[in-house]
Amino acid sequence: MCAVLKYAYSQILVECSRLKKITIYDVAKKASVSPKTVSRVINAEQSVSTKTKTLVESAIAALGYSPNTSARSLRTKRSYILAFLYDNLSPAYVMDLQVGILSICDKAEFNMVIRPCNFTSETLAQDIAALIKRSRVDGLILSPPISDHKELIQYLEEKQIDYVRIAPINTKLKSSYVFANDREAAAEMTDHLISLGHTSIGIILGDLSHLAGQERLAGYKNSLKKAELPVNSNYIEQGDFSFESGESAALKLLTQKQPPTAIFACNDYMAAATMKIAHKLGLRVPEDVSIAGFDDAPVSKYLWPTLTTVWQPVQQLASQSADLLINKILNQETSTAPLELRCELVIRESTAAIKK
Amino acid sequence: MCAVLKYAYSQILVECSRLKKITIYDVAKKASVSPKTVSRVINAEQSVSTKTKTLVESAIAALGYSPNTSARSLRTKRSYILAFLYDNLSPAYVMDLQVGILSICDKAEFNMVIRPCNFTSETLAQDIAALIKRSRVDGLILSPPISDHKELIQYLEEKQIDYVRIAPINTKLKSSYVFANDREAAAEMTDHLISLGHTSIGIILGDLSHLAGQERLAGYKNSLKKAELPVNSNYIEQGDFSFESGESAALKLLTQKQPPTAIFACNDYMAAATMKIAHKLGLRVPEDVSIAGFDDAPVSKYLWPTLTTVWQPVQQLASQSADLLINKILNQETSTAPLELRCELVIRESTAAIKK
DNA sequence: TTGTACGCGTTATCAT
DNA sequence: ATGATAACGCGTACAA
Repeated sequence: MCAVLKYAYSQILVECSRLKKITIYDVAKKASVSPKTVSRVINAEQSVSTKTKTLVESAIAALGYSPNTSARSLRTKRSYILAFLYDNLSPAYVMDLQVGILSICDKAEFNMVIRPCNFTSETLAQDIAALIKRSRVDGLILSPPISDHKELIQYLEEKQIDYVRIAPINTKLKSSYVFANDREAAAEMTDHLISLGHTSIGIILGDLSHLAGQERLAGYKNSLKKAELPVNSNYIEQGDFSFESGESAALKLLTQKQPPTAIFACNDYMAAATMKIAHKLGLRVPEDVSIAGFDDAPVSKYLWPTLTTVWQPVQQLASQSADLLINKILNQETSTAPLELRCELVIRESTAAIKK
Repeated sequence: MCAVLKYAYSQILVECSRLKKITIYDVAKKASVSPKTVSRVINAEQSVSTKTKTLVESAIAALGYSPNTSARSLRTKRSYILAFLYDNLSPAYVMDLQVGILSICDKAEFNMVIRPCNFTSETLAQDIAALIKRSRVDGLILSPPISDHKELIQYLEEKQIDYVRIAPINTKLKSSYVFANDREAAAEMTDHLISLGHTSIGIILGDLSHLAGQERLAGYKNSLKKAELPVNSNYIEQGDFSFESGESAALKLLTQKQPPTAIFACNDYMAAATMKIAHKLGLRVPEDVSIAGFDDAPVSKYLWPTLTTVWQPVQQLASQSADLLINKILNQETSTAPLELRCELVIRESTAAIKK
């Protein structure tokens, strides 16, 4: 076959694959109804008799029809796209959130666009405004710390753009949100350490501009008070959820005259850092010092010893958010009650009874 | 204000925000040209005088116009969406790939949809076919091991759907692909260990159905041969890139009569597992045994000692893929030459000169 | 170089 | 319960 013919042939094939345009007219013809009726069936409108409904449905199945999103969007002024905004969370955490959102998007026939953000960027609100405009996003899911980005939220409120927040600090807005019971879980973890006989329990705090950072500290304090143990400020070190901040905090905690016998790091990265420092100082874990984390990140299983930590319902948080958001978009539902999901303790090797 | 009025008012606001419809007609009016001319400017067509072009451009800027994707898609039969398929890679790796693709999508005004897959699923090809149909994606980026999923690729070829592959094994297809120089990098890592005086160097293999798995083994062997060291089958253990497989492989290697003095694990998870086993066996790293990984995963910095590993140009692989794909889609460009990107050794604490 | 008329596939409006 | 017609905003074909 000569080159020219070959090219022409390939173009025909391209055209053929593109031309596979089954529209609602084809379905209507096959089912002997009007296009509008097909549309009614697709959109599950009420006023369709059961008979015609099944008729149309079988025609759709027979032709393998699926609606053209562009046409639908053009008409309805909806994109069927929601945006997921995140900043600086651990990769595994972000992936879990993505999976949770996707699971709902698939059911609802929405698409998700993801958007890594920089919370400290001056232009964040503008950047997102541009995203919304360009991609014509129907709604947004905000994860911490963006859940509390004032300028962005003000913009969304002004423009009446739907959004749902994951674990926000400011809960006075009318937009709905979901969160985990970090406070209780942190208290449970502290209870766990106390039950092992520890009375000197250090904590490495996370970033307090995250709700999780605040709540985990609150849970720690609650537990100590309940057990009538003092809250010793020497045992409280500020971190920011990063490994590096964990290193310096752990160093301060463990090089005191009377170091704590157990350390609760507010996430697994800081716990990993604590373990490293302990090893460097020649301390055995958990014989000399117990270490606990939070998040159940992959690294918690890769450390030696494996890390006692808290599992969070991350995928569930995300899927619930997506569910709320899509309901808002489609049904103009107003604010719904905040949704609280439960964490679970994961006891591994890094915590043990205190050495007598 | 009574409730009904309040509701009506809110609806008006909603309408107002929705009605913010600046179209090419508005731009055309402002610039005193025809809509078609505006379209020409937007699409950078040639036949527009510089004068009218700048005129239109300033009108666009003044009105803050951006084209309606749905209308454009409906007309051009393009979605301006590309899909990114991945399965079971490490979260940090996937996030890097996403960021790389996004960076190009932003420039080209494309959207990305992500799709976690299960390579072993019977219905993978069908699922992706459904995705393509529903979301009307213009093209796909396949990451390992999906890069070599025969059924899926056959489908894409048949339907003439554009795709680009990252690190595929089968390179005989005409579709373009990008890859990293894993083989050379693995050889360099082995060279590094040899230069430290090691002659008994174990390797924990990755999944050989990934190109990376094959290439890293090849590099290891090449390096040994170059140094005229024997390839000892006792020192080669099969793994599958998972932490667990690393544990059992490391155990086998390190409990031999004459264990290797250095172990090259084909990724960081397996290296982390090796470190754990070494610790458990009472071996010091790197004094008793050197350990090296591959990927420069976050965990490599969180271990103690920190892990010597290989950094891969993951974001670059992704952005190059996206670039190739978008060019294919927009310009009907045919296959381009394979693109090879370079890895880099990252020497940290887990490798050291052999103990005399 | 620039403009006019039409159609992409769907849903909304209004009618029956 | 169902159908006819118009319109969403853009790009193509064709004309000027």
